[in-house]
Amino acid sequence: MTRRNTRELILQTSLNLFNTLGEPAVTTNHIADEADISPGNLYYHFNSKQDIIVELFKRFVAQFDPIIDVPADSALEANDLWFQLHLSFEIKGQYRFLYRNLADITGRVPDLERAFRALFHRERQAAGEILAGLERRGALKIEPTERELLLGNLMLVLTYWIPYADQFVTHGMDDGSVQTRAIAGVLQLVIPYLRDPEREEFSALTRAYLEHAD
Amino acid sequence: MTRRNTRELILQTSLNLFNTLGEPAVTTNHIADEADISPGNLYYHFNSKQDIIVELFKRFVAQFDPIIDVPADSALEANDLWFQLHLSFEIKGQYRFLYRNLADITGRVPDLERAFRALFHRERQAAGEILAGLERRGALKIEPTERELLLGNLMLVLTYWIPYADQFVTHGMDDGSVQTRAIAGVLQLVIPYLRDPEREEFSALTRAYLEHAD
DNA sequence: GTCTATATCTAGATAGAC
DNA sequence: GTCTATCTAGATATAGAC
Repeated sequence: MTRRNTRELILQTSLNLFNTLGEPAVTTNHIADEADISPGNLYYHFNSKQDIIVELFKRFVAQFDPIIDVPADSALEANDLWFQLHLSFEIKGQYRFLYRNLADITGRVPDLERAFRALFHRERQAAGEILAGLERRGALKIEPTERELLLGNLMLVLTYWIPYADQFVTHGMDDGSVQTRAIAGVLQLVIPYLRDPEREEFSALTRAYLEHAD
Repeated sequence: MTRRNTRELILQTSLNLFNTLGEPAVTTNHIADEADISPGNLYYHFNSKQDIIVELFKRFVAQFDPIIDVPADSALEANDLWFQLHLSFEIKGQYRFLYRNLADITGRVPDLERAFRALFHRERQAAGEILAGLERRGALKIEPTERELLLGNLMLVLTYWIPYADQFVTHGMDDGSVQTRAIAGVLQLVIPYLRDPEREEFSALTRAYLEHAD
């Protein structure tokens, strides 16, 4: 094993175990065991368990940032938006342990706390831009106060859908169906404020996807 | 100190520390220290840290269950609903550590896992009954598919608003304002499906409360 | 780079005196 | 019921040989 490969192996093994069992339930010995390397070797590549978490977080951000980099003058079609949400939940799902133990992970590492808040803020901006785009097209009509509440609810669903689903929804559903529900849930928050033809367009899209789920 | 009092002291101290620092960050020694008793004394009253958590959970359920015991033929006014949500968030806030570390706490104790799911189910039922009450009055009009999505989003907000607020919202806000936002967020999910006069009634109520917040 | 062996540290939990 | 002292287990992390 060359340098990069073992490091990579440790990261992938950690990610799998963290996602499956929850980060607090996974020890460094456990990771080393699962990766078929010695604990000592693991600590040759990483100074601490936190280092592994931080590195995984960096990779998550690297993948997620481009997705929420919404240009200020964008005007997404329903299909584009669906696709964007799909990508977003896909990547969050790959790093779901971060969302599952958000409070404790960020609580232990102040740097992560700040980084996650910043990420949250960028995602909120992106959601705001998308709403603004719909408003510019005349597809969305909403009062400022309601807009703020909507944005808050959107961020709540975007942030906690994954732990919510893992805890209360998942039973007997394949990954695709769970994701479809997530996206449908998010869009359903916006649909009531849309005007036709966009409203019907978004609704039809949601119905179409949901039919194939479960 | 008589038997009941020390037990009570341990529970209250634990609850405070769990809520403030997060359950995983609080050790039994820490609890004993904060309660000004010895670790040995703590273990005279409780067999394990889990026992403390389970007892706190039971108390939470005992307080929360009556609130979500909505009669099947109920027809809540806007003010009643606001009050009910207020009570609900109040009690959840008092036991917020449960919601902050839901996955890990239930993951460690299968009994708690089941109990929490059952509680979630009863709360979902209650939310459904309230929607049904509004529908019966002709105040709410919604398609079955959208109703399901709405109920899902409602439960997500009801379950994760507290950790969400603690992580991303709280800064520089008093408890009352945070609560008001929570309730406003929940009601905002329903408002788009309401008809006048109820729609305007709910909207006005939300606006009135929000003005006094921040 | 990787291993084995081990050190360190801390949390949960117990024993036994009072 | 409460204390002090201590045990145990297990997790993080290091040392030193290969």
